[in-house]
Amino acid sequence: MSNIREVPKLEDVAKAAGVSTATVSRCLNTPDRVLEGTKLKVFDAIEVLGYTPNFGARVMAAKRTLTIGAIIPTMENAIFARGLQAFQEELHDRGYTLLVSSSAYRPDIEEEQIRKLVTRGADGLLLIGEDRDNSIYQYLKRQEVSALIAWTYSADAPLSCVGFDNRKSMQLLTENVMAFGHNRIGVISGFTKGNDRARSRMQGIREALMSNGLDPGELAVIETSYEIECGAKAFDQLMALERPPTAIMCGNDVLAVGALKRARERNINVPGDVSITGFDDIELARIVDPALTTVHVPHREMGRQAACVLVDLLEKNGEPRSIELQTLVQIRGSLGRRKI
Amino acid sequence: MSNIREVPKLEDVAKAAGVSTATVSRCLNTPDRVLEGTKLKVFDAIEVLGYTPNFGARVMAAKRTLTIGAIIPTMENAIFARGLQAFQEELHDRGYTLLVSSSAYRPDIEEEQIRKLVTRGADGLLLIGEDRDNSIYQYLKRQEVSALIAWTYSADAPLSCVGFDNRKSMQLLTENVMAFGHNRIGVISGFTKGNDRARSRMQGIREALMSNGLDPGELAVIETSYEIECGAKAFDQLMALERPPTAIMCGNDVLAVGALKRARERNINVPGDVSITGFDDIELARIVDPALTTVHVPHREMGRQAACVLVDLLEKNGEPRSIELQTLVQIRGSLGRRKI
DNA sequence: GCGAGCAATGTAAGCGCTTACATAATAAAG
DNA sequence: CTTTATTATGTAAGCGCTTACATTGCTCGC
Repeated sequence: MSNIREVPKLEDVAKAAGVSTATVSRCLNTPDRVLEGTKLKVFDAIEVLGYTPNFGARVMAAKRTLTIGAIIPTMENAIFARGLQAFQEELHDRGYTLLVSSSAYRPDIEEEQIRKLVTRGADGLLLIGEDRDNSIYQYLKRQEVSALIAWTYSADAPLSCVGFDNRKSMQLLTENVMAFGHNRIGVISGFTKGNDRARSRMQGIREALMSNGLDPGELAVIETSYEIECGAKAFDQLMALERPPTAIMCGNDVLAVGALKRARERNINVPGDVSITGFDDIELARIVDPALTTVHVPHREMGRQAACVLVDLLEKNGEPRSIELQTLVQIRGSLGRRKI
Repeated sequence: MSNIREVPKLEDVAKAAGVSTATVSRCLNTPDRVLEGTKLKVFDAIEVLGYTPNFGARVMAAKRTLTIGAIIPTMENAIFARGLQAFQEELHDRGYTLLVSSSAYRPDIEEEQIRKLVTRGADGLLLIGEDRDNSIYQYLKRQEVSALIAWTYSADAPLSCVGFDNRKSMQLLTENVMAFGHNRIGVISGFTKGNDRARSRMQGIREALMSNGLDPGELAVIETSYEIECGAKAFDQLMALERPPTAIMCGNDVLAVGALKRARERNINVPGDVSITGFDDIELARIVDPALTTVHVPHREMGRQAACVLVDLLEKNGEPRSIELQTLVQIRGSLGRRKI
């Protein structure tokens, strides 16, 4: 067929090596079922012809793409970057390629992206958090696409999880904040709608307050989007209250850095006048001055494990398997003893 | 064929709508060649059956995947994040999906990733910088994969570029530094081997020195990898010199932030005792105290334009088209007048 | 009113691989 | 030495689309 100078196909390799197309295919996919001598001939021919398997044909015949999709809220800040990088590295080691989309924290965009990646033939999907319409989970099941939830660990999530307990982590951090004498706490949270991580963290704070006999109803809470400038603005709002908080707990490090920045601009001393805490422990947390008290999340480990679990899931067709990773409260300079 | 409850295929849609498979395919791919009434019937059938085209089959028949690959040095720091995000958004708007890999700044890994993404059927590729083995460019040409270089603009690059002039930008920044009275300058550069951006920036510094009658041979230069800790370490080395520099210019903001951090730890005043500059103007640059003097790079614009050019390239089979974006020197607190 | 020209649709031939099944060759068992 | 199990390889049937080409039914100009 392809007698002239064309991209060589499997058939050409077979002809050159003097074997059948099936044998060439087996050399590529199940090499242990082929005799050593035959393999040698075949790989020689492949080398000589410069053959590369045609992706589309392979996908169509084998019904899998060796591709994994990830949909993350954003690539712009560092929150997901490190985990995603580790995820990609591990996938690569296992022969998979990573398809990436971002949803800008919007459920509608996320859904669109999920459908798109599935249509594009992703064998599996990495999703952030568990909070999404049930119809999406049904869709994934119907399409027989394995999916995994990261950044959240929840025993009764609709899919396997590789993540951590956002509520417990924040609760622990709050206990620490209170141990420094703070009982008038302000909170700068990410939007909780459609974001179980933000919601769990809020709940962690409330539970810590309650178990110390404080009324969570008195908590000053501002919800905003995860941007530095928004953190700064929210800081202003909290400090403008009649009785401003002595400690401000933020939904993540990005918000906390925004608050810290504004405090510096306004010459409000941290932690002298007000303490500030974050969540995630991204690199930024240790660069700002004072360094951020925050919750350390093992991002790389999470990304790596997520890749392992997801690949196992779809290769071994294994049952759901979840992994809960441990976080660690990191006390640094931005948290200080309450004055008076 | 698929009489039972199966994933519906194009043939099923055709049957349900009472048309041929070709017509259904045309409704999907070239809708203007189909009568309005026919289209209605077909889309109805698609809706009812919940049909989604099979990716593999489509790729095989149409010989394109509507997928673009990007290989960036790293996802971990913010340098490429914003541009990549914009790139992805624009691709999405144009119906393409993004495949992402990272090379850890290593040419061998980059080459492997390039081949992998091509094998995976990427229609086009986004590459960072132009500095790579010529055999790779030949490979891309042979495979007929369109590729684009970003983060670098060079008139004689082997491919279309969407980027900026690293040399000129750094030269301009250096002029500014010298205008503040500095003539003993230290440099913390990224590794220049295999990295034309790092090399061009160095060259920009040297040229600025020369055109001001200074000897670039006296420049204290340390090459290191783009990590905060490495910037800190290099700062120590430069300050340990017999005659330490009065200004330290860094290859990017990450290195600069590292240097700044170490200065603070050592109680060395910036810019009082030493000035520090960066490159890129990532968010970080405005968060640190003092804020970084740096070169502003229009990352989002670059990512967006790169997507436009690349898609045009492979859809219109257009000739190479390059875009040079302008940078802007941002003078901020980390650069001060030389003492004495 | 007829043939040219055009628009809408249908027919069917691939696209390049994987894999179930058939076959051949060899080893193990009786 | 035959029978059976086992292993290595070959044969060929799809996988579900796209698209070149064929066909049909119009509209129009003269």
